Amino acid sequence: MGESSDPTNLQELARHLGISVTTVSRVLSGQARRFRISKQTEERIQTAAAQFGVRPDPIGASLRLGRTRTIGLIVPDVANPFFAAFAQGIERRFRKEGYAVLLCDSAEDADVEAELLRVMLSRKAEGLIIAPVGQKLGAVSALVETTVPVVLMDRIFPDLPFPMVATDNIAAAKEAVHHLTGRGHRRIACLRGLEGSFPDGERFKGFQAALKEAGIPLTDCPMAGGDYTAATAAKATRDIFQNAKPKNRPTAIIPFGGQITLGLLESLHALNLSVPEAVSVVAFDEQPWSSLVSPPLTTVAQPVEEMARLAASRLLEVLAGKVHARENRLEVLKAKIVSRESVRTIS
Amino acid sequence: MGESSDPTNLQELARHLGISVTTVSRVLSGQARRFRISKQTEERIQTAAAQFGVRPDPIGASLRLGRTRTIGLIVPDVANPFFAAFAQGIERRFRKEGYAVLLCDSAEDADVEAELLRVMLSRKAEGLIIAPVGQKLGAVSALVETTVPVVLMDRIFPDLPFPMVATDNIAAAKEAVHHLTGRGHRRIACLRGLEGSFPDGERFKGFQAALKEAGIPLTDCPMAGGDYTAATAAKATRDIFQNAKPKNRPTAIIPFGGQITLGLLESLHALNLSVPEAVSVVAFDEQPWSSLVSPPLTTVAQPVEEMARLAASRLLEVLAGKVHARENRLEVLKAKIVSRESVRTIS
DNA sequence: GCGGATCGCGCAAACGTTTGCGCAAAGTTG
DNA sequence: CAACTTTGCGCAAACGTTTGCGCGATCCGC
Repeated sequence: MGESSDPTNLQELARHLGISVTTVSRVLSGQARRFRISKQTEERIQTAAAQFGVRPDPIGASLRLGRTRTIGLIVPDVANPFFAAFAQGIERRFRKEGYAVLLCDSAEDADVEAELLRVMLSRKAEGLIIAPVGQKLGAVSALVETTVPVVLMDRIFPDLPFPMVATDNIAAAKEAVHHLTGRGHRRIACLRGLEGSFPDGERFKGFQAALKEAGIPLTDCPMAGGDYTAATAAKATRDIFQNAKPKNRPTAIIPFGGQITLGLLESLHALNLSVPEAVSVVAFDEQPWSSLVSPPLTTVAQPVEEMARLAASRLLEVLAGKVHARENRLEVLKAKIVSRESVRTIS
Repeated sequence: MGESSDPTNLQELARHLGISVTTVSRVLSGQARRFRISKQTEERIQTAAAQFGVRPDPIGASLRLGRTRTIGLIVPDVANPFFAAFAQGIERRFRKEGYAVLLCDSAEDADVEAELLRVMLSRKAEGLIIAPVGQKLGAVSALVETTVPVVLMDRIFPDLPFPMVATDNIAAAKEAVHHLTGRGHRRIACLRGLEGSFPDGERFKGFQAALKEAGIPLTDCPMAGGDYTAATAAKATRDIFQNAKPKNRPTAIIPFGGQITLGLLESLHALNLSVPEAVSVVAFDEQPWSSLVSPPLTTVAQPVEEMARLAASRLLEVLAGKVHARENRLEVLKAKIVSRESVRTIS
């Protein structure tokens, strides 16, 4: 009756076997060889541990080691398929490496984001992968003064000393415009994303540059919007098409995001403007439904899976001590146009 | 030079102030009144803590208290908008309560799920919200022998002693069928979900029952599928429509899930069958794009936000000790049909 | 001015792990 | 067989928090 129920942790297991916790710990952490534990003892411990399902308690280990084997993932909107897919990729990769992922949704709110960062830090996340809220560099820049490894994605701030992964948004927007000008369009509108956010800024730069190259005056190309929501986009669409005289109306439009595209299509439908007859569309962000709306949408597809892989790899490299955590290192990926039926050729 | 840099934890803060850790701990955990700490002392500690940004280290607290203020969320596919929206709701609610959420994606794989559960348990998650892989009750049933609070959602197992929240899938499917029979349809196909999973079984029951009530022989109503993927659904769609002679062809079809709907529409498009002229559709699961495909889809909308709220509430109740963790308590929510343009009336 | 209640706070143990140091037994060398 | 090395393992401290118990000081009633 001395010992009652099954051992649940290293201490009890040790007592159960009449061995010290020290030895048990060493064996279970795979250090048996290094500390010259005998084959027999190792065996005995391993089998007993397996039998009772005993693993070292991560909390005790964390306290001692200062390592939590946890990373934080902060995105502005998990319900957005782009970020959902990204999250899926991140989680998958880090689980393989023995890490758990704390998921947080900043809901595009800078204050929430700031609080989230505090929480992650106090919970001692070993690394952070962040798609920041965007705009004015806010809470993230405060991270510079900490030592926690950080990787930024999508809504990056190019000057911060972090590894970052993003799409080449300038090139992507240029391609979108070229796709349209190549098919005879001269009046091309755009539906912008969150003002001040990196992707929006870059896409707009590319948009303007491509128009200039094509010799199209910017004044012929209305732009509206201001964030990544469907509601704003719907309103912006009405602003663009409702007031313009038919002959001044853009013949094509480029929405700068998935939700924006949703709002655009909704308004277009309400205004009885058909795609691509009345207006052509090249939409940013490939979505599960892109090929199913009618007409199927021509999109600018960001390589989400690769972004996830890359972001994960960068963070893992830092965690492994291979590279310094505060290196300004921007990784740029190419988007590609997937051509469907939402663009008509103007003769 | 005795003290060097800023205090970072309760101990250092205590030393800094010349007060015991005990008192600091009590003040910072809001227990000042209960332990009769003087106003002044409390004030002093609070301001110093605020100044240096000192919070109790959750790891130390976890070790001592056995509470991690962390819950685990396991879904079969975060990239699925239904689960993404659910995850968002869960995270939002639990963050408010001071909990963090460990997100896991079982990828519809029972082995992954089992490992995930082990991980969650060893990490001492205080509660688990699970949308199980489905089919044969697998790893989840093993949880019965633990004491960790568990809430099941969507893919539930009605006999397990857990709180569960799900849609009334039988009624939902019946309504879908009625919607069609009411508009003259007599040959109604269905595209089934994961074999053996609760939602699929219930929806199928409802499907059959409604047909029976309407006096329609089951033999007139083809069914195919076997999981929740678009690929399987696409193939099943071809099986149904390609082989059938036109007059035997179903005039309507009910896909049992979001991805399934994707596959269906894809195949229908490939087969040159237009909706709703050639075939009417009532699709399970409202999606962001449901109103944008053309024609806009009539869907069976599950109340995701409410499911998230409810699941969170149930878990929080258990965590608060208000209700027992092993109570078989199935909460059933009504789905509702949102009627759009994918159903035509047959005269 | 004395016994008892109340006030304000600290001591020390406990949670479960990892690890630097050390120590006895066994093996090796000369 | 003495001195020295290797083998195999344990002691105890440390990580940062919370909490039962206790202790001196102040206050109250009489």
